[in-house]
Amino acid sequence: MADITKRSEDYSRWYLDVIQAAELAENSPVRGSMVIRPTGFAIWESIQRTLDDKFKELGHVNAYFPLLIPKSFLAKEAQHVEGFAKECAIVTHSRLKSTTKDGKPSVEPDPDSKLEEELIIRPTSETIIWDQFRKWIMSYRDLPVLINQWANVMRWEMRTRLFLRTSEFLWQEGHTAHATAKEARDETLQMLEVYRWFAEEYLAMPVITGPKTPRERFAGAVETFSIEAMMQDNKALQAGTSHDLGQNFAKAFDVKYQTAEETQEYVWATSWGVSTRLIGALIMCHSDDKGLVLPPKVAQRKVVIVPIYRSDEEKELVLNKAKEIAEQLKPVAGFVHIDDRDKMRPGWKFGEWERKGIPIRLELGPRDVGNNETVMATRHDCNKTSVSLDGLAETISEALDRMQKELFETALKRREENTHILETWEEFTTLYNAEGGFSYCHHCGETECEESIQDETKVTIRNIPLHSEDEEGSCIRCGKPSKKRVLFAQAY
RNA sequence: CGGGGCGUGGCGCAGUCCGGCAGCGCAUCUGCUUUGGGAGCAGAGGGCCACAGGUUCGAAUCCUGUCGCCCCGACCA
Repeated sequence: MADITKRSEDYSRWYLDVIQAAELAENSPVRGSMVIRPTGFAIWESIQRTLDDKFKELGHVNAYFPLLIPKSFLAKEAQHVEGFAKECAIVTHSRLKSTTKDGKPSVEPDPDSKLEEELIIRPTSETIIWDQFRKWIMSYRDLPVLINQWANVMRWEMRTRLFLRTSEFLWQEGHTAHATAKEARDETLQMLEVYRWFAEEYLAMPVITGPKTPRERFAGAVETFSIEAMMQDNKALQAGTSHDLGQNFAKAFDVKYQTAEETQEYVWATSWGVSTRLIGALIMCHSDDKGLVLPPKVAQRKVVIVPIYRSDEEKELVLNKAKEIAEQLKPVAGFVHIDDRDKMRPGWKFGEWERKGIPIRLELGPRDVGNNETVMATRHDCNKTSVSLDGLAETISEALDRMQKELFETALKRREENTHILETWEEFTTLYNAEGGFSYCHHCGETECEESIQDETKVTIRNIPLHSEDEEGSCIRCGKPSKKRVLFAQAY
C-alpha cells in the first residue's frame, strides 16, 4: 500500500489516493467510465436508501425508463438539444461481424445492420419520460405525476475524474408534472430542501441553496436551483440540482390536460437529481491524510472490532467477548464486523480500517477483557480512549451521534473561515489569486459581466443564495447597481 | 480537442541517453518464530516491458502510428 499523498502537497493526487486506498473505485478500460468497488458502492447504497425513503414519504413513486432514446426525441426541446448535443453517445448498428485484421480475429459493426433511426444513450431522461407523460396525463385528475428513477446516464466528457465527473454515472432523476406553475415551483423548492437536508444531516456537509444564474441553468429549465458545498481546497462543488421546467417540455411533447372548467392546458414540470458525484463530495469534505472519513449515518459498517491475542486461550476469550459486544451493539450500530483474520497483526488492521473510514474501531485484548473495558478509536479525530463494557451500547451510540455532529461543525467552521464579504474588484482578485474560498459580492446580473469574471479569474457565480437578503449595492466587477449579493467561488 | 508529463509482475519504481539473459522495494504463497500501531528469518511463485507496425543478427531501449493515465487549458453534474 503506497502512502497517501498529503492534501497540502497535491490535493487532486490526494483525492485519487484516498479512493485507491479505501478501495472505493477504479478506472475501467473504457475511458471515463469507472468500476465502483464494494466499499464505494456501499456508500451509494446508503445514499439511495435514505433518499428513496424520503422521496416515497413525499409521495413519489419509482419507475424505470429505457436507456436508449430515439434521436428525434432529443431534438424536440430546442434548449435541451443544444445543451446535450455535444456529449451524447449514439448507437448506430445492431450487430457485429467477425472479420480478421492483420491475420487476427476481430469484430466490426455489420454495415447491413445500420439502424433506420439512430438511438441516443440517455444523458438524462426528460425526453423519453415526457413522451410517456403525454399518454398518462389526460385530465387534472391525473395530476400531479410524481415519478423518480434510479438509473445510469452517459455524458461524453472530455476530462473525467472518479466520482466527480465520469462519462457514465449513477443517479436518481425525479420527474414531476403539475397542474399549476405554483405547484411546480413548490415541488422544485421542496426537493431542493430535501437535498439540503440530506447533505447536512446525513453527509454532514453544509450547503448553500439557491437559484443558478441563467448561463448555468439546466438546458430546458426555466429556473435551476442547486446546493453548493465547499471542499477542503476551498473550491465549490455543485452537489445536487432541482429544476423548474415550466411548460417547456409539456409544449415540446404536447402534454395537455383537461381542467375542471373543460379547457386544455399544458402541464407544469420539474426535474431534480443527485448522482454518484455525492461520493466525491463526501470524500473531499471530510477525509484526511490517513484516508477516508465517513459520517456515521452514511457508513454501512459503523463499528469494527479488532481482537488482540497471542495464545489460543486468549483468542477464545477475546473472540467470545467480541461476539458478545457485537450482538449488544446491533441495535445502535447495525452489523458489527469482527476482524478475526489471523494472518494480519492488529497494527496493520488499524491502518486498514482507518484508510476505509470506519467511524469507530474497538480494540479488544485480554487485558481489556480482564478490566471489563475496550479501547474505542474514533476515526474523525483519531482519538483513542478506554471505555467500560458496561453500557457500551450507550457509549457507542453517543459517540456516533457526536461524530456526526462534529463532522458537520468542522465542515461548517471551515466554510465560515473561508467565506468573505467583498466590496471591491481588488479584494476579489486578491482573494482568488491566493487561497480562494466563497465570497458574497454584489453582481449586476448580466451574463457578459459574469463571463468576463470567469475569463479573468476562473471564478463563477455558484448560485444566488436563498438566504441572501435584499441590499442595495454595486456590481463587484462593473459597478452597475445590484440588489443582492451572490455566491462566488472557483468550482469543480 | 490543444500543450506538457508518464505507461516495465497486484502497487510504487530503476533500467531507455549509449540495443546484448527483465531487475528492485512493497504485496502474494509456504514454513518457523511472532501478535496492544503497518512483525522477523528462510524459501517460492508471478511480467507479450500499454498496443500495432518498422529498423536490426538481436529491441523495454531506436523509428512510426494508436490507445490509456495524470497535470494545465476550452466543455460539463
